Amino acid sequence: MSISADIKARLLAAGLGVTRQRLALAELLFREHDRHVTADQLFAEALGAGCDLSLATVYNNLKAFCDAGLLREVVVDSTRSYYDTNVSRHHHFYAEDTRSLSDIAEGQLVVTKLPPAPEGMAITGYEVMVRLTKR
Amino acid sequence: MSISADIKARLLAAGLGVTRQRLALAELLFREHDRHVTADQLFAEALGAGCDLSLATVYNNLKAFCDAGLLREVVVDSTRSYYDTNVSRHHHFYAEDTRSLSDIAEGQLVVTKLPPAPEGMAITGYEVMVRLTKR
DNA sequence: GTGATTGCAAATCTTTTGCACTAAA
DNA sequence: TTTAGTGCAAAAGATTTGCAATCAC
Repeated sequence: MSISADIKARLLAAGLGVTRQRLALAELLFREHDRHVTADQLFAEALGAGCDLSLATVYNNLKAFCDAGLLREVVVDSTRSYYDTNVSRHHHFYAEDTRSLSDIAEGQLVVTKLPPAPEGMAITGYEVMVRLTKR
Repeated sequence: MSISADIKARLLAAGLGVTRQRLALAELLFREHDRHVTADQLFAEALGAGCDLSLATVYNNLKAFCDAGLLREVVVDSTRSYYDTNVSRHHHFYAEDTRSLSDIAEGQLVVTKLPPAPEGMAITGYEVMVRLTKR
């Protein structure tokens, strides 16, 4: 099965139609694992790869991928959103200098004690951000 | 020493001039511990308290307080910034329903293992966000 | 007086939206 | 054909900024 066919299958399985623009974005995103992109970066990349699309379409599709569970939004910088192609639970490094995210491998970070949820609330998950600077 | 005099002293100690607007904001922020506010909320509160100032001044001062180490920015929602009056290292609950932050008390959450910093980088800190929903 | 601070309005930046148009099945 | 998806440009929100006026010391 070609990469393209594989990605088409993933889109269909997620209930998303296959369009030229969406397929191009999905190929850029899912060809590698563990990509962390902003809308802007992905837009520039798509244009660079010769795909003709609009920024609005990039935003629409990032949201569609998130809703479909193919992508996860990571909040770390109040001025922009990052999207992570690794949707399994894991934590991140954030390099403030370059404003770039990277994954922390499974088992490299351990939280042994979680607080009790406040009255009437339930914990839905937790994320750890480890901040980095150049040494 | 009055509350106001105490706060004036804190501003001066932080290298900030004491103006009517700045003092009013500082009093709203630092009267209680562990406040978590957005620029908008603080602006509304200041107006409600009868202080005449502009939203730009609120933003300018939130930034000034952060730079002076009196306040800490907490990133949890990509559409707005939260400011925390507790500048010591601690972690947060975030209730998605109400978009509100609260502190996790010291010792209630324990991270036992941190990953090694990537080559050439140094870890400057880490934060844990525990997400909540209504049960 | 003099430099820091403020207010205002305009600018910026990211993201969303309305709507007419296009393309996929 | 029919409906989902796209492009555009405009709108929306949050935040910043330039600059003249004002305030604290």
